[in-house]
Amino acid sequence: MAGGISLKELAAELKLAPSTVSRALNDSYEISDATKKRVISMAEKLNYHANPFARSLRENKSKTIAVIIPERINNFFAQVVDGIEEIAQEHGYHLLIYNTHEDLERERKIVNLLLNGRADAIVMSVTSQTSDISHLQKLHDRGLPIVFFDRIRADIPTTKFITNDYESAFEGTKHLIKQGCTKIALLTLGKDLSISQERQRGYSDAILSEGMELNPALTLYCSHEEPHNVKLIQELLLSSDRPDGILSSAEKLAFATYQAIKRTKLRMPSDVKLISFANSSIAGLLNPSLTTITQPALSIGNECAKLLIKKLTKPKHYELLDQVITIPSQLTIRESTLQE
Amino acid sequence: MAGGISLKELAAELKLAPSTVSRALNDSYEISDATKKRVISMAEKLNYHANPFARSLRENKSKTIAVIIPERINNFFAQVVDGIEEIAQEHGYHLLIYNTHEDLERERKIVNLLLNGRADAIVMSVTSQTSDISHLQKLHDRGLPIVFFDRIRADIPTTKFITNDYESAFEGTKHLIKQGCTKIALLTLGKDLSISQERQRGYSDAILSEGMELNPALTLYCSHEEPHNVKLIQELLLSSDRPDGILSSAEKLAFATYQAIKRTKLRMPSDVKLISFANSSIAGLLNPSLTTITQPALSIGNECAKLLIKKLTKPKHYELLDQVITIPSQLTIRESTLQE
DNA sequence: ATAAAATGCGGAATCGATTTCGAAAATTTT
DNA sequence: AAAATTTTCGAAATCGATTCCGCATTTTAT
Repeated sequence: MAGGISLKELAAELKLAPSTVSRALNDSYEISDATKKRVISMAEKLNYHANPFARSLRENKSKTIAVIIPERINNFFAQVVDGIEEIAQEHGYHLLIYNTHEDLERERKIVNLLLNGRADAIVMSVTSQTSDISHLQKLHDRGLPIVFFDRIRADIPTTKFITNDYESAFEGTKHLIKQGCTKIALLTLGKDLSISQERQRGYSDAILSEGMELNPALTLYCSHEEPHNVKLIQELLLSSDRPDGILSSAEKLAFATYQAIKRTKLRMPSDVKLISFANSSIAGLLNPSLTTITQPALSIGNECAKLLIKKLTKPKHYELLDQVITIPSQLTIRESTLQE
Repeated sequence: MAGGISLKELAAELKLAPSTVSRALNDSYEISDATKKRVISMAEKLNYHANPFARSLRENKSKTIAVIIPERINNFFAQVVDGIEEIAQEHGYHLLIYNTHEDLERERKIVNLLLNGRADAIVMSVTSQTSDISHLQKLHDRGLPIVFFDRIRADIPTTKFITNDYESAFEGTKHLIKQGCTKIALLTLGKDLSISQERQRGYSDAILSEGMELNPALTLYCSHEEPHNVKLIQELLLSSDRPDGILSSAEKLAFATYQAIKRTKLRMPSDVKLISFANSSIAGLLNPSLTTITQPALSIGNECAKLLIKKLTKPKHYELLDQVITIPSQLTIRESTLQE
């Protein structure tokens, strides 16, 4: 607005045509080295910066990737975004970031906002409420490259990045069993969520594979409100179905469990053992320290960005195939599942 | 790219001039209700979406605010961004978010990227290394509205939002003294940082006001590497200057302190009491639970965005005055400073 | 030395939406 | 019924950078 001269003004100053200046700045072979140097030095002197919107309009691309996440105050999502940004920055891409706050209505609005081409591509993880996907379908139909991660939707034919939710839950549950647990509870979020289903399947299969019984009362469908979850977990811990092991499928549910346990007279890990999907570095600081399944958040972000940028820069050579790419999580055993 | 028709095509379909269609869609008084309805319904039918770059080019504004933070995996900054986004969304603004990773060189690059007008305004918190500010000066000179929060630079004449760092540190230190501490350490980050200086001043004044002595060995300048900080704190705890109270000016330094204490034979709070600036909800979960000074992150974000949007929409009526606006933090006493 | 090709640059159209200027058409006023 | 408005809309310029097309001038080939 205030500062900033245009290409035309720069050209006038140099007594050259705008087309020549443009080519010089873009290092075109049609321009002699002498004038290139002259143009570049004058551009620096006058502090010229190309208007990104004129360029976007002309080239029909914005050098911008939109990222849609359901929560910002969440180590996993924050790390994924860091991973995306790392690659994006290397390639001169900017990041528009949107938080849906786990609200489907907000997700719809944001997605509709992106229908106009403001971003060249989208990386997203859906809300735990997302059942109807017409808004996502519309995005995909429009030809906008989109990849999903973690919370994916199988019904949109594109590439998705996840961790090995099934195996991790399976392994985590097995670990609890090996530590002597016989009544294992599962804390989960939305039923419609891809990852919830996978983790639940892993949990169930592990229990069945050991010849143990599945007790539906031991699966807790939690919400996004901390106090409510704490109460729910507390009730479970005081019920006749009291579990001696808990597999939590989200970091915040593990925190709620610490709270709930604190309110009962139970001791961790002697009375109840806990393992959780988690990405926070404080897992080791909790008392007892928390056994975790850590998702490869940074890598997931990296891969999402790499794939999209390939697709954007060489659209002929790369397709967003309808496939799910899995990057394994890591199990870190700490005190919360220690056998005493 | 693929989908999407232009205004001209929409106009042709309607057998109207592009100008008319534009006005109809923008609800101009010059267009009859009848044609407005006709245009709008056809626009919906054909799924028309205005090209944001054409509009930005013409109107010389992007409806975008850039946010620059030094860390993404940090509850304080994440909350501030949530606060900014809340207001921005209400007004149809988009957020370009950049993480400098506490790296001055990266900060410079990002700031230079914004020199071309891609964003209408900037909200930022500088890195702990930022001493030279010529890059920020350039931004400001260019007339780009910019506000700082938390980590501010007094030498750029614009509005800054902070919390009452001096008073909070003063009060926090007083609290430790009241709990019986006689040798209080301060954990701090960059020396050049505005907030560090304020907090240090509050810490010092509190100690002096009680007639106690300041011991320079009790001020620890920490880095951004967790292991290094843990080692540093551990050494302090084992030295002859062993403190019985610690004021930490960042959440992660508090976590490092928990680690360090765990490695010594010391007990918290009996041997050492700890109070920290922190915004994470897990403070209450730690063992012992952590006494915190919580910054009003969401409000800070809200206010930054409100002010900028006022400035952007009514530039004549609002100026970004060279002033510092303070929003108070809140002290929450927990077990880590309990007297036994 | 003349034809052919390559080099270096300018003119003008283009991307898509907004807006100024102006002109019909419809309405109201006298 | 003629004049003055008001309503409603169209033509064309504009924002700034890119690029197709064209035209000199210089270099290379024959």
